[in-house]
Amino acid sequence: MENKTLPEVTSTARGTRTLSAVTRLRELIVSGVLKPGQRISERSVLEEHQDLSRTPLREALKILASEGLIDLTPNRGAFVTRLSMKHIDSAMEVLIGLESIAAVASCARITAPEMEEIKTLHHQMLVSFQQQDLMSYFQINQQIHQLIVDGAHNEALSRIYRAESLHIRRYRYAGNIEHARWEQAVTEHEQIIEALCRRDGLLLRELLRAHHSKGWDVTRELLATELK
Amino acid sequence: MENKTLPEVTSTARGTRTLSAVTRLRELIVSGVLKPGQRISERSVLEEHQDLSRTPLREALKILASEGLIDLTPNRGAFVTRLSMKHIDSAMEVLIGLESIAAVASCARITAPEMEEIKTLHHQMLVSFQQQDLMSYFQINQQIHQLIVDGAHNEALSRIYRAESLHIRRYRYAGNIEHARWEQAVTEHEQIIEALCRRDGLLLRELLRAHHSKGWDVTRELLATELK
DNA sequence: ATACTATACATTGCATGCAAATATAAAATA
DNA sequence: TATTTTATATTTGCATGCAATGTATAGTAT
Repeated sequence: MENKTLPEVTSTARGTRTLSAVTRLRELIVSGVLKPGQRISERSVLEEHQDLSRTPLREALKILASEGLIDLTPNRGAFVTRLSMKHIDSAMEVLIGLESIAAVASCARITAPEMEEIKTLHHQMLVSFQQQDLMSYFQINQQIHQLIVDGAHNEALSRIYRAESLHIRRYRYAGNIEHARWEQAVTEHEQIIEALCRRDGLLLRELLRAHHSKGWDVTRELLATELK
Repeated sequence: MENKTLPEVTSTARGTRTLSAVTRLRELIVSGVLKPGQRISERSVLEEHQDLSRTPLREALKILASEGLIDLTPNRGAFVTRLSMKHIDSAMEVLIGLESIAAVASCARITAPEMEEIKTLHHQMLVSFQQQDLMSYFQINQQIHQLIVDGAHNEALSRIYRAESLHIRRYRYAGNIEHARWEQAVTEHEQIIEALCRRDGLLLRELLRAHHSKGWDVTRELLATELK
């Protein structure tokens, strides 16, 4: 018998309490509400979220730890992972490498509808740029890169890229990027979309690589002063 | 005060029960004792491992699920992840891509001692080949590739490569590889080591790519009949 | 005053019991 | 006999209490 339950309308996530706790906490960490290095005691979380008890919370913390978003030391508790500049540089190297893999594969395998979705987002991103809405620009930008990777139709690649992006997202948002670089980045994106449409994988790979290298150089400087 | 506890002598792993359960179960899955698709009920595990109760076991299962080694469906339990050929192909594409990234980086950054360790393992692998000890050859082979990746000194890269290798390890061991291909693979490894010693990153990248492509073609065929 | 010790407090690890959900078996009906 | 329905048993999700570990505080000795 097909006793299909309606999708729940709970505030944050369906399914078990463990899963919804994971979703909520992940959001808090990735968005930066919980700062790198900050302690996450079980008690403090339980006070915030009434409909949660220790067992599912502890299961959630284990999951977040194996995702790399928190450090979990036995008998000492959970702390939001604090990444050194070396870690972030490493992650960026990996991210660029993954996009290099994706570039060639995506040009070979992406479908027309998927490409259309990217183009649509690209136009939305241009609007965000014109309105100088950096936060919105940043979010759409992230989505576009994820979709380019997804176009490779490689489940493992998409999963790893997503996870690794989440790790360093809170470090990549450069709140006060100067207009000049921003404008250049938009231009580069035009070329990126065009290479994708032409399915020129090798060109796309080089464009993405250059795009990220330049962008990261700038963001890196801004971040270096913060981390010091 | 430095109240340093002695390393425990428990059978499998130190630390919390959760962690030791993760280690034990991971070993069982990766080694193939627990077969893809097989159910892992809490009760069956608790019967095998007396010094374990439900809470740490359930936490361990959550961790293994987020590592991708088991599927965990709410209210239905845990099953060893069963990968389709498409999944395995995808994972191999990623693994080859990660080694491509690592090849260039490793040639630039690997230290002399690290290189020595690889050479030593290489010689051990030759012995295994001469003795026609395929299992030992396979294990050393895996270690060498991991160490080449580790030579890039990129924590994220090493972590991802390790995890992804574990996912598909049980599918990659081709029990009845023919001698001809095996001999060729050994020759290719000679060249790989040599390119690494010369720190010729681009050459190493191509050698690794070719090595894996050929090897996977063979293993893939053997596997295809099994999975059908 | 500093360093060390002992004690009280807080936090995490684990075991267990109960409730909810699912799977299995038995009974009833077509 | 095949199929649906009902009842039973099993299994998972969650809450909670106790034990073990770690942290902070107060006190003592040097």
